[in-house]
Amino acid sequence: MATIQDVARDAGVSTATVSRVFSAPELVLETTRHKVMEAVTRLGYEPNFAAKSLRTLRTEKILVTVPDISNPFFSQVIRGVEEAALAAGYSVLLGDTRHEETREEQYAAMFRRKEADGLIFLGHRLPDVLAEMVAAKGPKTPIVNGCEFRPGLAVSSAHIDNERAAAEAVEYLYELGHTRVGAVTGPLASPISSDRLNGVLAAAQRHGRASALRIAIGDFSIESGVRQAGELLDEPGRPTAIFCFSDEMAMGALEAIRQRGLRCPEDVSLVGFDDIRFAQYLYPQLTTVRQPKEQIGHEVVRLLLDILADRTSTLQNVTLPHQLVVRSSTAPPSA
Amino acid sequence: MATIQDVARDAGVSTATVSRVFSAPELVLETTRHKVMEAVTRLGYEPNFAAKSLRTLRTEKILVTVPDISNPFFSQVIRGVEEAALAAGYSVLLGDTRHEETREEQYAAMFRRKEADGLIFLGHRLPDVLAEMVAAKGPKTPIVNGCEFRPGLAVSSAHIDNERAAAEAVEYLYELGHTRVGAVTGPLASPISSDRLNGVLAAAQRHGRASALRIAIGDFSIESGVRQAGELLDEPGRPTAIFCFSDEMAMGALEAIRQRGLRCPEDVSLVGFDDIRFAQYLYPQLTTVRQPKEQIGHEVVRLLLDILADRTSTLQNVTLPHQLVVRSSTAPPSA
DNA sequence: CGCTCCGATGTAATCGAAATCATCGATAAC
DNA sequence: GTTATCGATGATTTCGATTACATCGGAGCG
Repeated sequence: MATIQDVARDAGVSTATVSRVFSAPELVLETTRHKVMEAVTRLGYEPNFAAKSLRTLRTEKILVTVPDISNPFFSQVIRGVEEAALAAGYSVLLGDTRHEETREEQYAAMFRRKEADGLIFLGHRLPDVLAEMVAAKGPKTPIVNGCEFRPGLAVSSAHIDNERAAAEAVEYLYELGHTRVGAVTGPLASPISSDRLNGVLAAAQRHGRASALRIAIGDFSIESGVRQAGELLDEPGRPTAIFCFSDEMAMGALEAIRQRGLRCPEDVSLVGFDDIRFAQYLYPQLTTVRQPKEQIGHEVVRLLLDILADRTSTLQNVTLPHQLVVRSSTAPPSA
Repeated sequence: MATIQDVARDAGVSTATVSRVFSAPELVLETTRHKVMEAVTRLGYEPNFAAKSLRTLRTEKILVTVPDISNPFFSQVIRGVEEAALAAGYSVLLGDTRHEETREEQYAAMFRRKEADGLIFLGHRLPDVLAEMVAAKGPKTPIVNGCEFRPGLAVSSAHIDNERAAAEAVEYLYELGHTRVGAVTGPLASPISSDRLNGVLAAAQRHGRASALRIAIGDFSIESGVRQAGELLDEPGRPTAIFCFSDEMAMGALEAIRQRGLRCPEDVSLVGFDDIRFAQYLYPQLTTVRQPKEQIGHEVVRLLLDILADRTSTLQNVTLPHQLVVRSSTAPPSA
């Protein structure tokens, strides 16, 4: 591949001029610019990224780590990230951590090696090396958290109000007349789960139904939905409504309901979380809490770009709107 | 962030020695290695990626472009890619092209700027600049195609035998006793669709049912499944079985079937394609053609690494096994 | 004893572009 | 007419690591 030297020689100018044609064309005479561009196309020149990056100390890349890309919720968020990043001239380095700490650390090392200008993590853990970095550099550290919010991490973030969203979901169930409600959570280590659980508990208490509330702990996967919802359904005093902390688990719950010869919503109402693309095409169409997935992606990029452009000096924790989308998987309990 | 110079000074050695500690530790005396490592941890040093990359002309990155990551089929393939890449010490740069040519070209430019050592594209188009590159460098160009196979592109690839897979799917329907079969394809510009369509046509002909075959052209999205399957269902002489070229379109078709008060499989049998994670949790559980998604990801990385390591000099087009997975969405036509 | 060889380490060139500073001709100002 | 100014361009340093080559002390050998 041709270098800037080749172009300079071919065009009969210095490398500085060639460089300027790309980064500050207004400083270069129209005619020379033409000469240079001709040489560029003739030689098929593209500026070498590593060289540019070394000199400028910028990569124009954003590293995004996600617990599981094959999860449609995350892939929608990433889509938003990718879109906003591209619009700002950044590209996305993707890291699938598979919920594994070692992988999170590998990607943390990449970030420290300056393979990306900023880091967006969609999980709830921040590897130690990065936590140190945050402690040292404060709110100007180009690290942003998406979907989750853990105040102790001291990074900016964009997310919904998980506690309120979950509370609204079960409140809706109580208002329909359900009294025995079950909830299938995600791993409680993540705020996304514990916050939602708090919301569920608070709502149950407000309605005086705390003692009839049943909790099962899942891991957001379809399979855990089948299993945990199944256990709830098999207990004496079967719940008439189940709230799953993800749509995938709700899909699993639907399966568990069918396996037991029960019907949704006649026998068991079901509420999911996220509103992934598939939720409205399930049978019955799933009532769920919509998260503004692409918007979270956009917002998280905006926060990061603000830090990178030095436009901000304080932490920002942005709460985006959620919405309970009522479809056909919920109904009043049958008499 | 500390540089190699800082470490060298702090450890009282030359930069060459520090560098060797990382890239060829066996050349360095145990004691000096220790001294250096202490300085490294003391200063929190990580080698600067751009500098290393400039010198070695390698990035240890693979650029992967995909038409749509929010599609669970692709996100599973990417998972396989990511896994295999990471195992080989490469990381993944993700490009969501959204089926748009301009984005494909943007990513092509990134590749030419040497932001990645290799390119895996999961679509069916190769931007001109890259086609030229392939023409110039031949089979040693580090570009590999996944999922699709278009001989004219002259790049290695990993994919299933789409024609045979599709033929088997409809043959299964004919064997069940269906005579009026409909198919919802993807955009015919991509080999993945045209190959499958050829398989469908051939199977119909073999069974003497070509004249009763109905084709509708979708775009792999759920919504197009609803629409196109709906049109097939509304035609006079309604098909008793529909074969969709993706599971997502099959989900849409299920919806279309329900909207018309029909039942699957009693009134209409349904076959999908891909076997995404959700296929077996639909109602009814979807009969579909399984693609070895993660395996395609692994294979495509293997092909690329072979090229990068100069272990190969000929094109390889690998055909991976598919499998018709029969579930509950198909049945003999009712009398 | 002197020479070669080798292991360990240092010196310095190098990768390709960006950016600072220097240069040069022309114009404007006094 | 001399000089400050400015626009366009060139010369050169710089970014931070890798690596070919140089160096040096000590072991091995005849």
